[in-house]
Amino acid sequence: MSAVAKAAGVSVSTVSHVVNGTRLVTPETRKRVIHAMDLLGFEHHAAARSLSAGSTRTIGLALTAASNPYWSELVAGIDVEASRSGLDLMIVDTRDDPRHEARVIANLLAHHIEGLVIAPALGWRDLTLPLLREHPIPYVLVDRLQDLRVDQVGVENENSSAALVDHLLQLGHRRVGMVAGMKGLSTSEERRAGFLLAHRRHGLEADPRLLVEGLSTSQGGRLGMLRLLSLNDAPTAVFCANNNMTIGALAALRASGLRVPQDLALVGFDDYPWADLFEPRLTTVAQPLTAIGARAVQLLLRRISDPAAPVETLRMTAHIQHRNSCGCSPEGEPVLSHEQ
Amino acid sequence: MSAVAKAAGVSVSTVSHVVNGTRLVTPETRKRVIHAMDLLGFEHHAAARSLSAGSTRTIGLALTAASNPYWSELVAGIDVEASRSGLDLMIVDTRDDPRHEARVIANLLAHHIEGLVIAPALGWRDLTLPLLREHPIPYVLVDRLQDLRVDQVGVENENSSAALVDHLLQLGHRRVGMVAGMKGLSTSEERRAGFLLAHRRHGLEADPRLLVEGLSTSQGGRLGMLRLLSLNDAPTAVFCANNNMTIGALAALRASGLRVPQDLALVGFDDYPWADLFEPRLTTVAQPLTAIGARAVQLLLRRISDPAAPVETLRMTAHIQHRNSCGCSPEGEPVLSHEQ
DNA sequence: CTGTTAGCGCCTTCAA
DNA sequence: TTGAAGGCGCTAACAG
Repeated sequence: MSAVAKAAGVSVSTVSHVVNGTRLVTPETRKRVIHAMDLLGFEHHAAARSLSAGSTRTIGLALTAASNPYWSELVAGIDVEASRSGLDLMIVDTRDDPRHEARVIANLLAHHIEGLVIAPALGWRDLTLPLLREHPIPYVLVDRLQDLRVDQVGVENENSSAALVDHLLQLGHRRVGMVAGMKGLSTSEERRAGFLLAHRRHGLEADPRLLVEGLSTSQGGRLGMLRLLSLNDAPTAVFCANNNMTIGALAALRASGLRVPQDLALVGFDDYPWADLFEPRLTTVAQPLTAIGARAVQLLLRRISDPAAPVETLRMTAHIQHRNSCGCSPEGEPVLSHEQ
Repeated sequence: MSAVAKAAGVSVSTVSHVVNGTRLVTPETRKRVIHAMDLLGFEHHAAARSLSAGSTRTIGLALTAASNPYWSELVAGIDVEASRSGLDLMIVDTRDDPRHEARVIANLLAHHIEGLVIAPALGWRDLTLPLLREHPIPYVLVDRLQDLRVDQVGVENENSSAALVDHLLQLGHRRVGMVAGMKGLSTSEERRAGFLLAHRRHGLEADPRLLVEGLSTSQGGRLGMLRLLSLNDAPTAVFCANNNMTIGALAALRASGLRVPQDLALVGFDDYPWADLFEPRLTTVAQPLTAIGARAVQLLLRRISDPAAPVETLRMTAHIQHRNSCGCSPEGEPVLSHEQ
């Protein structure tokens, strides 16, 4: 930078200011500086700036498992919104393991990121939350919302689950099962609540035996579905509370030789990029992940610029992606009716 | 750090050396320093170290589109291998756009990353390659290998494509079509070569009309398949050269009311996390992506430590994930035979 | 509108 | 085995 200054016949401070646009510079000198810069191939040294200015212009993103395509859209939303604000993004994978999570986040902190978007792992409160608390770093939670006064953005789990189950009940199903997610996850609890809410709305009481544990994994979904099928009064329709479990449930159905939706209607939370090509074509709740990502960054920026701003919890509305695993035609016309 | 030094009654330089283990320190003083460190909650300022030492302990990863689940496994492989070596990973999305690619990579360079793993976008040679050339930064290419003397790791495209097409020919198919990838991509060319190779091995000549362009996209795959179906002597089996095109081809088949494998056998390059749940269950070439990621990092580390090391191009062998879209039973037993 | 200068927090040569 | 001190490249008062 001093070389540029010399070449342009100005001081380093002027160069710094044209680089950052932080104070008025005569158009003419600015031009000289810029010319000198690309003459010498000047490059901004991010670390030096960060050291000096105390700001890295980088935000972190901690995800539970990059291996779930579920995040792709979210990452895209965050990426676009961050780069729009001139922020770099540093993505880390927590492996959904609290210890690893704390480790990689400590790492992010050592990099002096200016904010953090985090999809908390189960058990994050033991290590990560304290870490975050003892550091003055703004952060916002996504996906698995917490019962805490922190900024967070997720989806309307309860209402959209209820709407999906409503649909099954309206089709005439009277024994609707649910493969629920890992206990303790807010998303699991909320979706479970939606399942129950739909029943109440129809003046029904859900049979507790039809509500099984699926651990949020595809393996859990498989076992959960098998359990439901083994009941002597098995459900005629099933709601799976996340994408992995839906996969597992489908595998179980296939192994049992049951057809969807002829033998059993199946719907799930979370949409897939290729949902149209599964057989059956799955009716799902599709989250607005891009929007969630974008809003998360916006919340983060607001928190960064105004640490005293009121805490916000955003719940985006999801929509039902209507296909035919629920027993409707692709157009949404009921094709089969299941009456007891 | 100076605070730690004072607390421990030593100089900052000693503190620095115990932090980095860069010179001998009496066990006793070391203990005092360490004690002082966690007493004061000392934290290494990465930017300062980087400024002073000129090393950031961070590598970059530039991918064409985080939105393709295809990369998940690769990222996992890279992440694990990098963290094993104490390196941080900074992931950016090039959007498969040469201009955006150059932009985000310049960004990475401004961060003074120590190395870069890149899945080059089509057209990367115009902007990115020059950028990389004028910077003394080690990098390794993954996936789309180039005809350049640079470190790179990918998969055996030609042989594995040939093996897959071999399989179709062995089943008795005599008119095998191919939906090929975007021209100019090395992966496309190699897979195309594999298709031709298989025919030669069987003493056959591939009908050029059966080799259509699919642009590497699902839309292209759809159109390519439609073109094949419109031929008056349409193929009885088709090989799609990547996951997106297979998806598109499947959509075209569904729209045309054709069943796989009964009416047409279909196989594709690239496996899917959920391939078992597509209908039909797709027979594919599955790349060892985790291993590719790990090897890429190893290559990068070697290049970093020894800039003069011989350039390497690694081709990992893929395996055929045998399901039933090829017209075999799940166990691999031919169930149908297509003879002209 | 522009220049001077004191650090940011750490590493590392040089000297003891 | 340890200290002292200069400097990495840049920013941001402060002064002109």
